[in-house]
Amino acid sequence: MSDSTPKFKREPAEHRREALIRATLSLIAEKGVQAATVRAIAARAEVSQGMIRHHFSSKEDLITAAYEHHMDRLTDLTSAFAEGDCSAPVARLAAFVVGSLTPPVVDAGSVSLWAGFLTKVHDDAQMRESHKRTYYNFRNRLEALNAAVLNEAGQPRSAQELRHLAIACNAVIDGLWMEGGVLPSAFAPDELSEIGIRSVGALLGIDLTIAGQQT
Amino acid sequence: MSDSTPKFKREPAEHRREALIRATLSLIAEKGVQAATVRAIAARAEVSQGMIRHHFSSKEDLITAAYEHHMDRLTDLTSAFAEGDCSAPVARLAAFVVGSLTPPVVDAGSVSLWAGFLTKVHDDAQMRESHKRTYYNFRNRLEALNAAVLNEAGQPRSAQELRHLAIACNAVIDGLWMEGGVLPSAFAPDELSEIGIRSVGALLGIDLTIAGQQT
DNA sequence: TTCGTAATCATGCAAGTGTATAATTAGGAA
DNA sequence: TTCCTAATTATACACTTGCATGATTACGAA
Repeated sequence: MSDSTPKFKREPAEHRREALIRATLSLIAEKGVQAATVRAIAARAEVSQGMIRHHFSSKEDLITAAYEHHMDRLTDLTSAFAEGDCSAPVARLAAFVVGSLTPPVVDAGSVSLWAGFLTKVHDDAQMRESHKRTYYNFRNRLEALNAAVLNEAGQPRSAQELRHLAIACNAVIDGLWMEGGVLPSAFAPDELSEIGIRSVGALLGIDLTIAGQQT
Repeated sequence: MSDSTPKFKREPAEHRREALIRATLSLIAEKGVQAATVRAIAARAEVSQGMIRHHFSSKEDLITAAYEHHMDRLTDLTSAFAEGDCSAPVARLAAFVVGSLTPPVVDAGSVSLWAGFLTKVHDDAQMRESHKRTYYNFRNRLEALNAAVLNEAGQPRSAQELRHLAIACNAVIDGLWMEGGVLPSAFAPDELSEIGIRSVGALLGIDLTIAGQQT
């Protein structure tokens, strides 16, 4: 019996890193950071626990990488919506809002992940920076979309007003996202995105419901 | 040397429970649920670790009790604002919004606590019930205030519209609360409550800024 | 084919975890 | 005062944690 069946397969480092990150994210989403132990992660990724130290300098390093991966994914998902629809500013804003309030962005696991990481965001400098970047990126895109819509409607606003509007719109979206993720049973399907469209419209003083429906 | 200095003092059970809960909450707020170990909690409460099992049936039981305590405190804090101001509906709503977006309700520890508990809210039935109760309580109070304001303005709405408005207003407040707690540096003092007042006003189609300023 | 080496695994360790148990002791009752 | 009892502590135990170390082994290069 020289070589019956290989006991393991060599994979490119990037594959392994990804697998470990995916395992980490799913564990945190399901059972919180406390459940993301070295052994649990390795088991879910179907590798030995030594792999973590081999591909990451520490478990903390893996957690950080997973966080950035997750945030980037959220950013990508919301981007796709706003950019796919190249028509009028109103339609683009509406698509952005709907995209942020529809699965897979709105999802219990997504909110759990965010919450699970929050503690670490609080005291880890790198994660705090990552959070800031993602937050401002989202808010700034929102602000740009808002500005475009208002300009087209012939209602330009001052820089400070645009800032406040972006913060407010971001808050409604975040709030709805959160509540939809935590208490999915409390809302009918599409209710969240409908409320989102209406609310952002109300904040801007512009009706977005027509543009939102065709998405 | 019969009795030089007592090695410990007997306290009413309620005192001890409170002390343990306070210790738990401060630990979770500072360093997350993972830092709330029996030893750390006992140390912060300045008792031996056996006290936890003596006053609570398990550590999990203590965590649950701490969560409910925290939620009740948040509810009480926001209630105080809306009820202290007994004047016009508009003023009461404005006070409610400002109260929800001002320290001590808006606070890094408060958001950390909420996030730290979220995972457990997800799978523990009792905590989920507690969350639901608090959430609906807040939202329903908001809905009542909204209804009063709209009625007074001669703009009554349907039940479904009131529901949607309450969800939306709740979302803005939650979103601002969250962002203020996570990135305090991103906002000027009073900026959050100002945006909150304006946003809720915009959602209802009624100007609340005058009422909000005098608070 | 042979061989080197880096990827992968198996095992062990010290520290920390929640909980159980028995030993103390404060503080009121008799 | 002298006990009695429940509150409190101290200690121990079984288990889990992250990390380190050395033994395997797949797989390309020569």
